[in-house]
Amino acid sequence: MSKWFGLADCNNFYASCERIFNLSVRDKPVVILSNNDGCIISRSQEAKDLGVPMGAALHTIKPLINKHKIEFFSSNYTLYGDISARVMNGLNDLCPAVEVYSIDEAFLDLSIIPDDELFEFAVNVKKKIAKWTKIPISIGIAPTKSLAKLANRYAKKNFKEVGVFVIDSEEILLKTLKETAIEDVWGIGRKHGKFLKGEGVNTAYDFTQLPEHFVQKRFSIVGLRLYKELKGQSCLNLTEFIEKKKVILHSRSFGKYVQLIKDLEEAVTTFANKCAEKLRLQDCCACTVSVYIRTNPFSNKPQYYNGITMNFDIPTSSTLEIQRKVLWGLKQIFVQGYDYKKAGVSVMGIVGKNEIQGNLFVPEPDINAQKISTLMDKINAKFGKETVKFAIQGTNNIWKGNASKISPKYTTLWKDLLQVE
DNA sequence: TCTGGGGTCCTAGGACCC
DNA sequence: TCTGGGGTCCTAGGACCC
Repeated sequence: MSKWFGLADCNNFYASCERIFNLSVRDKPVVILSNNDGCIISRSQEAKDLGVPMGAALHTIKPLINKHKIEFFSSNYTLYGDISARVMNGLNDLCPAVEVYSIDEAFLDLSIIPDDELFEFAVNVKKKIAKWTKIPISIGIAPTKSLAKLANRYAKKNFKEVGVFVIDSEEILLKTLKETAIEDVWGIGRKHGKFLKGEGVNTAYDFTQLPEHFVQKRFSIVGLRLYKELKGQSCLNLTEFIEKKKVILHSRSFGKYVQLIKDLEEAVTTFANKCAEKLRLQDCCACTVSVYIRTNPFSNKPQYYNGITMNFDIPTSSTLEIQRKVLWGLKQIFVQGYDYKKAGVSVMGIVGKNEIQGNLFVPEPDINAQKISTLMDKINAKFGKETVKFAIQGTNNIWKGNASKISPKYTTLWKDLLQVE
C-alpha cells in the first residue's frame, strides 16, 4: 500500500467566512484587517487580482480601496474559529485521518484510498465541504506532506475550478517541482529564499539537485527533511492528537499611545488573565511568566523595549498569582517618559496539572486563588467574555484598539443570529 | 492619524558538573 | 606559548509557519 498525504486548505479563509452570511459582499473584493484595523491579513481572490498586497498597512492602500470599492472588515476570530471547527468536523467525517494544522488547513492521511480513486475522492470531499459550510477548499495529494503542500499550491494556481491536484507519477512530480518557485516552497522563508536565489537555486527542482551535505550544513536538519520530502521520501508523519502548547502568549498593539503605568497595568493584567485562562483550558500550569512593553518601532520618537521573565515556586494557572508576578515585573521594567505602543505576557515551562511536584520550602499554593479562577471561568463561559474580571483590569481601557468594521458573531451569539425577513 | 498576533523548532553558547 | 574532556541543562536568538 502506498502512502498518500492530502492537504486541504480553505481558500482565502477569513474573506470566505465573511461571505457566508453577508450576501452583499459575495461577488465583491473583500479584505480583512488585523487588530487595530492596521494591516491586511486576508484577501478575497478579487482583491488579490486588484493587486492588494498581503500585510500592507491599510493607510498605504486606502487609494486602491476607494478606487475599486473594496469591502473591508475588522477581524472576527470568534466567527472564523467557529467556521473552522465546522470545516474540520466535516473533514473528519469524510477522511480516514485528519491532522488540524492551522485555522484553515488540515493534513489528511489518504493511504487507504486506492491510487486510482484519489482524485475523485478529493473532488467529492471538496464538494461536500462547500455544501455543508459554504467554504471553498483546495486539496493537494502527494506521497509526502511537503509535496502535498506543493500540490495544493499548484491546484490553486493552475486548476482553480477543480481545486484538486494529485502528484502520482515521477513525471508529474518533476514538472511540479520545476514550476514551483523556490520561495513558494513550504519551509523556505524570505531569508533562505534570498540566499538560495543568490546561489542560482530558483525552483523547488533546483533545490532537490543540491548536494545533500550542503543542504544539511546550511539549513540544518529542518532543511534536510524538506529536501528528502521533496524527493518523495516521507519524513513528517501525521499527528492526529492535539498536543499541548509549549508557550502561551497574549499581546496587543494599543489603539492609542499609552504613557501611564496605570494603563499598562490594565493591559498586562488583562493579558495575564487570558494566558491563565488558556492554561486552565488545557489543564496545565506554568513554571515561568514573562512580560514586555515596547514603544512603536515605526515612529521616530525615542525607543524603549524591555521584558522580564519570572519563575513561580510551584507551577500555577491561577489568574491572581500570574497577575501578581506580571505587575511586579512591570514595575521593574517600566520607565516613565515613553509613548508605549505594545505590551505582551507569555507563560512557559508548561506542565500538566497532575505532573506538578510540591516544594517543601515554600508555602502551599493559595487554594482560594485557584477556586476564584475556576469560578470566574465558569461565569465567563456562561455569560460571555469578561463578565467578571479583576478591578485592576480597569474599565476605560484606553489601550484597546479599534475594530470599527467587525461583522456579527453569526454562529456563536444568539443576538447576532442572522435575521431573515 | 495609520504598520497583527500566536505559535514551532533548531542551534550556539554559557554555566555548571565530574 | 601553554592552560582537559565530556556531558547536561538552560537561554537567547534566528528561522520558519499561518
